[in-house]
Amino acid sequence: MTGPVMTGPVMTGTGASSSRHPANDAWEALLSAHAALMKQFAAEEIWAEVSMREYDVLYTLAKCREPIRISELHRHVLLSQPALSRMVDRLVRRGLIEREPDPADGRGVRLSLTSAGRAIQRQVGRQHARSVARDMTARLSRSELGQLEAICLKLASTTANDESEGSRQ
Amino acid sequence: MTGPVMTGPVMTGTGASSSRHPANDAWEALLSAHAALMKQFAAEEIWAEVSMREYDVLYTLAKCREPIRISELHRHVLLSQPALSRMVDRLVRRGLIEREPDPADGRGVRLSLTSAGRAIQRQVGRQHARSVARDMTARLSRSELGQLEAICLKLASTTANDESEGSRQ
DNA sequence: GTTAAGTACATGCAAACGCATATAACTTGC
DNA sequence: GCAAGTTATATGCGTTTGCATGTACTTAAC
Repeated sequence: MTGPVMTGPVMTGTGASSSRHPANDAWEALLSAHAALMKQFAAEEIWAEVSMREYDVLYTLAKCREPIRISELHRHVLLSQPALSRMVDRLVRRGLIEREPDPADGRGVRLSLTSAGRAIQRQVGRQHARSVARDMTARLSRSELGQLEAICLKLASTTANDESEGSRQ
Repeated sequence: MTGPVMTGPVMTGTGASSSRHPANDAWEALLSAHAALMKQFAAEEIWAEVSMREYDVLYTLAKCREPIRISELHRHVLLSQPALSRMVDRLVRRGLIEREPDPADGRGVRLSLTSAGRAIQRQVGRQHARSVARDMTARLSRSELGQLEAICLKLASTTANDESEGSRQ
């Protein structure tokens, strides 16, 4: 396996046995679940060709019908822009994705999977999806899975709005 | 790897609504929520003294009433053992944690926060906890927070120690 | 007690990361 | 059209990561 794994979790709270606010408990539980599952998936023997982070990029590209910008990709991946730029570089050199100038914007790049990249994404994705389904259904009922998805989608949406600004409190 | 998401305008605007199994949709949503919130928290200006990953270590230590082993710490943190070993090394050099030999096991080390480390953990933790509470409650109701915590705790529990491994062949 | 196997942590090294900054192209105000 | 500001991506550089492996200690087998 190459370099699976791990984007840092961060715990919350002040260190007391239990946080005061239910939001902090929920976040901490989410981090624990994320870390636990990530470790389990990383232990699978399917990451020889691409690391989990690279797979994430391939997967995101696979979901797009048309080429996308690096900046768009960046919105979905937990990496700094320079790190993503270089990962794209490596994947291009390995022949898994294609980078072409954007005709509409000279600064931009348009990324898409090559057929080799798509093949690897599919192959790894099929196996990985099986692991995910196995591990998740082993712990959660169907309705819990539905609840989890709905709640997490709520959490994921609307993220980029609140930036600096004083919403002090 | 992060979850590919479906939030952008360019992304999967239509078809490809879902994976085959609800477990995969739930996992993808969890990854999206994790990435979105992590980015938002990382953008806070409270990480000057310690990075989020370092804070995670300090927080884990703060939760323990007695010194713990690196291997124990490793169970809670999404880092490789060598990376964690070195992070501990840095935190010791910075005077935030203490490393003493384990009297019961000559191979092991016992880690604990120094008072400086505890002070920083508390200070950062207080601010971070506020951000977490603000961002989570902005999107979820109290009952949703409770559901999320319960479901994630289920995911984190057995998932962590389950070592199915297998399926090599 | 001696050897073999296992566990806990550390270290060498190349790869990958983040931050700051550079470069190039688009946009705006005049 | 041109300077000034903004956006999209790339690059320099020091730091951190993971993998492979080393070292030290413990446990099991004989």
